Amino acid sequence: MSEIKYKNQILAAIDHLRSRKSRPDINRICKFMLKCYKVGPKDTKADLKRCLKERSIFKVDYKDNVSYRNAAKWRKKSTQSNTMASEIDERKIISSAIATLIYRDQSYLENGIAFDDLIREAAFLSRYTKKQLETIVNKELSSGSLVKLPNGTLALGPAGDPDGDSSDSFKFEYNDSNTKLTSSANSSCRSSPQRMRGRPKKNSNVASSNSQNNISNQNSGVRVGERRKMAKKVFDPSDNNVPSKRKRGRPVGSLNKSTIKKRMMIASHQKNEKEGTPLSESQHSLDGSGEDMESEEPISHEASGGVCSVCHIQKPRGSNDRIVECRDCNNKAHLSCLQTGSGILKPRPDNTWQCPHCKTCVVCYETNDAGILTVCNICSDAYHALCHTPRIPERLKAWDQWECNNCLESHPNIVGSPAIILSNVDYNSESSTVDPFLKPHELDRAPTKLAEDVPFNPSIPDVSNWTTEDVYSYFLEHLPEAAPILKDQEFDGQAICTARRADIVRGLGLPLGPALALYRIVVKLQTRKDDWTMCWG
DNA sequence: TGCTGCGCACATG
DNA sequence: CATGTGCGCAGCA
Repeated sequence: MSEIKYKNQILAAIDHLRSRKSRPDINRICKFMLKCYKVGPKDTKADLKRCLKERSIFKVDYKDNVSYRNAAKWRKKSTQSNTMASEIDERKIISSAIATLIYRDQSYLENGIAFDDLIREAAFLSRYTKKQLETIVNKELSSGSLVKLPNGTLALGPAGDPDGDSSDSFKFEYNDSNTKLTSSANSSCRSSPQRMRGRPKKNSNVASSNSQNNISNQNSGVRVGERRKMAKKVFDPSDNNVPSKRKRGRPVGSLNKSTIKKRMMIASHQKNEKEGTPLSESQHSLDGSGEDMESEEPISHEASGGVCSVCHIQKPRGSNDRIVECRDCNNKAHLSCLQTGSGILKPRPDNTWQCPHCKTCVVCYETNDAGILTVCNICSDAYHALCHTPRIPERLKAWDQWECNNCLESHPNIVGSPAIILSNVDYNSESSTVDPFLKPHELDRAPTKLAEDVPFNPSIPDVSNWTTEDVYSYFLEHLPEAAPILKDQEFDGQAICTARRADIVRGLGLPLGPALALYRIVVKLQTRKDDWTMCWG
């Protein structure tokens, strides 16, 4: 359209400089144009002038210096119109924000989208302020284009989806096979692998700012793609290490994404061949408290390669001293240290390992922030006491000896007690009689292994043919707070029968307590046995 | 040596 | 107070 030959390039230059937080002044723009497009300063300046005239670029004076702005992206403070076009624009922004979020993290499909996440994403995609976006979202809510789910999150409403996507896609989904959170290498502790980006446009992490849980890892400097917020520092005169003047810029020792990525790759390659070779400086020690480096000076950064997070030393190489790396972060430890350590340290049977900070309950996917995790001696799966079926006794003493129900089930002779001791299982042996790879979350389904001797209770209704209304009235009576939620999620009898623990505990957005209470009732209805109270205490 | 990424101080509305 | 901007620094190629 435009006759301005280098308009796009100049715009790209401005965008580029802005993204680097560099002032897009004439010198930098010219430099960029020359380097990237081989366009001389003369041509650049000439075209820039034309762009200014055309108002596709604005010239601004900021902090006593001249800057240039990409008009398309620059929000002038007084833009507020109520035209049809802007409404369509608003709606598009919201729907593309939703689409982006879901694309990034499919669990939004299941759980809805948190208001804040939506606002944040929409802010990235548009030139609206958060305040404006909040108004827009509220408008969409009242118009029905957006609906509020029972758990407080948002989804596209049944009315109008401008992009033509069925609103069904935003409904609660029972089938979580696609949304199951699996932590793989490179994923952070609590975020799904899909949750790749969070910072706008590149690699940020929108992760619903689960701050407490992130904190422990933020200090590691490992988490790619998330801007680390520095703790506010209070000047303490007694602290000799505090520089008199706070320095700007990247903190010493922090690395950029590419470097981290590279190092992680190198580390993972080395992992299999070598032991104890210098590894990433970004590794952090097990205590994860952020003060990990404070303990011993030189070990900390550069020299920390291959340092075991458990024993803090770099043992001589040997087959038993193989270093394993946490599959979710960069923590490392000697295999031998892990195998002799406490339950939560234990590696998985396949010698993969999650450090205590990344270890998640296989049922609710929460870390030990959400409660003490107990680790199965056989399969190394971790459970919260209440998440495991039956509930893990609180005073279980021999934590290392505890075996999850799933592993117990694979021993037909030893059914029932959760504290069966099988401490001498050969973790490295594939021929173990126990199938260590059998995991509860792979069998994530309605519990069918209730104590067989518990009598069938005919007073518990058969819900299999219930309508959503029936379910609603039943829960209205038995757990009123859950009734509207189940109704909204269109839980009928079949849904109750097939609901899995994760659906209830995780999928409805209820706090853990009510969720478990609800699950207890659901189980009762599923089994028509009411002995479950014992299991839940 | 120049480029990149980004924390954070500061400007602006 | 929220948001935008870009200085100045460390790290990287």
